[in-house]
Amino acid sequence: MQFSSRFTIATHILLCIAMFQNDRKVTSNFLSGSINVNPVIIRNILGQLSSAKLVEIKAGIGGAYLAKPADEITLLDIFKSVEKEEALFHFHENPNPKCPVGRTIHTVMDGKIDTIQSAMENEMSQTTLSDLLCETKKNM
Amino acid sequence: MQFSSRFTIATHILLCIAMFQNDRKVTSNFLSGSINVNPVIIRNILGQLSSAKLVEIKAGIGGAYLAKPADEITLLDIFKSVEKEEALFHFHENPNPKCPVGRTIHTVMDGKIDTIQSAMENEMSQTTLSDLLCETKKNM
DNA sequence: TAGTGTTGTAACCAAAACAGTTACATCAAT
DNA sequence: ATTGATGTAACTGTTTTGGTTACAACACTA
Repeated sequence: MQFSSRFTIATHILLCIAMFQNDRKVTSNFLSGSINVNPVIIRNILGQLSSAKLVEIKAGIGGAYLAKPADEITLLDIFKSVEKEEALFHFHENPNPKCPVGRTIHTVMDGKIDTIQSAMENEMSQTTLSDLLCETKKNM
Repeated sequence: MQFSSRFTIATHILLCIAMFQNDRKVTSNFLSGSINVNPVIIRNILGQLSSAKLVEIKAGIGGAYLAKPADEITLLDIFKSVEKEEALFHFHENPNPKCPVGRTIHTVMDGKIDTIQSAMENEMSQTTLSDLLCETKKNM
């Protein structure tokens, strides 16, 4: 199991917008060239980022822009925009209530699973787009 | 995206073995009854747990047993037994090296991704099968 | 107002992952 | 030999992902 590449693509999209929005119009075709995936995929992900209010897209004329400052966009924001699953773990549905383990497994595991997911999300919220932009400029 | 239910099933299996191995023979059919999934699925996951040296399975005569004490088996051990993916995130393959963002995105993101994955794995390693067994007995 | 470049979206397709099932060879004890 | 298990192959259906073509809708510009 792996997370879809939508997450890294979305991050790449936002980085490009942050980097280039003041110098040129950032279209799905331009992004497609940098990321090297089909422009329709870019437009779909841009749509999800737009629904999540991370970017604004100019209809007709074209071009995508950050909808909030780069230091207010975290990796967690990006992740949640493109991964709609609420629960990280898929629990088997029908444990047997007649078995002492089957009856209690949800009670015992649910809290642990929440904690694990929170640990991951907390770490994601520590990094902002602004941090990534800074790193990118250092590596250019 | 969600992790496969193999993780929760594997945990359920180990809990059942820990709970019942001294009182009765724990076969894939018995486990199938508590977990409510097909015995072949159980046998496949048991095979993965056996490869990871978490359980021992008696061929022919049947029955599964913990291969190490319950307090030496963590959720991370279980997770790694059944999820063979090394990398949690699927990176898009061919960013454009002519674009300053495309050229550096891996350098910039790889470290962050590692940190996120480590945060999750670290939290998983905090809980042992022994903890879960204790919780289960409290809830019985 | 016609033309241009862009977005939004529908309609497909192929590949992979999952979950489920049947079937059967193999094994170890009685 | 019989019995009860495991290990595994083969097949099915569903979902997700990634990719593609096609085209309507939109907003600017000449």
